[in-house]
Amino acid sequence: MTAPDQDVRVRFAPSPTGKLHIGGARTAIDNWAFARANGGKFILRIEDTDPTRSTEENTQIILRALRWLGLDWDEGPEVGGPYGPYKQTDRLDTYAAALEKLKAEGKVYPCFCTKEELDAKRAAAEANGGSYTGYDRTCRSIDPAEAQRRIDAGESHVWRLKVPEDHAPIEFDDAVYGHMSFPADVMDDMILVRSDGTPTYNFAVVCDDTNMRITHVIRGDDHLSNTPRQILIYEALGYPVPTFAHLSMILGADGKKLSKRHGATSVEEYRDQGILPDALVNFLALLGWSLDGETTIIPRDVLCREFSLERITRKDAVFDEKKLDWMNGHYIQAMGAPAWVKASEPWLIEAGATAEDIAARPEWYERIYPLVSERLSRLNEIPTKLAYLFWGPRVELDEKSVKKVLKKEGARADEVLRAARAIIADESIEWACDPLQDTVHTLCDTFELKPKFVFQPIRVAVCGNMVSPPLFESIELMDRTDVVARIDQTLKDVFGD
RNA sequence: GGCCCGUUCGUCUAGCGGUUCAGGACGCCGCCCUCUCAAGGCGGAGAUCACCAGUUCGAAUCUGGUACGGGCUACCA
Repeated sequence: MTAPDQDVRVRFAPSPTGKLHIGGARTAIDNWAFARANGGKFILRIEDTDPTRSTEENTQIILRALRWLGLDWDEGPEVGGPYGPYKQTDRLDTYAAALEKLKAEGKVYPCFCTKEELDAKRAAAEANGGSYTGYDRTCRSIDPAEAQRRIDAGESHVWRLKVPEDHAPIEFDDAVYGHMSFPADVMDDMILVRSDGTPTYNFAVVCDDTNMRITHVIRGDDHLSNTPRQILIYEALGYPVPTFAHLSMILGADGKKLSKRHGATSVEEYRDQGILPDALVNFLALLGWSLDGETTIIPRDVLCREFSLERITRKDAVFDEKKLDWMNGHYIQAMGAPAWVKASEPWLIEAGATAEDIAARPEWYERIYPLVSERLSRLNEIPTKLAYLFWGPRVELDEKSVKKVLKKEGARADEVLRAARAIIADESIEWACDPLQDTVHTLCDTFELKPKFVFQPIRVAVCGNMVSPPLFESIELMDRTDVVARIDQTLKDVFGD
């Protein structure tokens, strides 16, 4: 759906009123992928016209989240560009200029109704059982000279769009929803400029998208109903209307709007849980879009090549954390040891490592990777899964494991442990997985026990738990004296040796 | 209330009038592998395509209506 006559220019325009929400991230990904797939430009614009909710701190949080996701913008904050500035509060002169143009052409009029009056009218209409049908255009008929006099007298006022009488239905072709038609008579004379002189969302968006030469407006479908209003503004301004593509919402597991009670809702939270950016991008891209209906693992380069507006769904999508887990696990398995160590550092430190040690011997940490790569769905599972590697000579025995394995009736765990201790302490055996494991395996014959009964007690004595990553692959990574000490401690604590 | 949108396995989706009593993925169940847990392999259950009328030789696919869900209707975005 590339515009043949012009280069694609799309934008992601978040309001810095909070963290980057999962829904916003999806919108950003779709815009970014669409730009990349069409050799276009991806622009970032900060919509901070609501001074009560926008903060610079939130802007920084959003930029950071976008960078973390790997969504690079061609124009916007910190990178600049030919159509800046890219923050609405820095573009107030452009809205003022647009307003002057509309004033000169008589397409707007000042309205002196106060917010309180309007709220009262609305409440009254609803109380009467009737319905509020929009602004009643009280001020539209005020004589221009009279209006000017009141303005000069300092009376508070807003500027409203004078929607043409008998305007034909407003129609447009949405790239996702198809042909849309909205009756014009239900559009009221919307406010373009507030009494404090700042532009409203609909007005600022139209001005910016035009001035920034945006060709495709890809945004959440909560704006679908705002589109005809915006088209009215484009018409009044005499600006060309871009192509619109509306994206469905992302819902929580209960089918309701994604909110805090569903758990994590921001990109930042998923990052803190150890979700990989590649996995989150892949997962979110697949919410409401599909490559071919079969493929689920879609690397960024493929996304950037194949993304298309045609294959976007209109149905709201439920965010399925289980599938995200699976997908993240897939990406962990695919990322490789060096990348894993780098990405896992915070959690490795939580497990007992130190930043200095990781920097000093990254090879050792890379050897951990094959032990856990297929056992992790989120990186924040590292502390509980790998802490045993950092215990040194001590072992923290899990009570339940002690009961079910070491104290199991007739398991002869004490005998096995003593024999295993001897093998592991035997300096003549090379300190490596295979020789150690093979030798210990001979215990199965000596005691006439199934492998399970010789390996599980050792696992508990060394790793503290009956569930752990591969045993001897782990032991190999530890010091012989530490492993022997742990077994001795277990023998002493559990069997009184 | 008005305007607009949506509805295919639990979930994400494929499907765009016939080769589909509906395909893939996650999840679930079972088997195999196996020193635990995973991963992997194999197999299975799971959708009368919201409902009701039409159009058609033929509909998940087209039309109308109903139900349910959602959005907009702010000097929020």
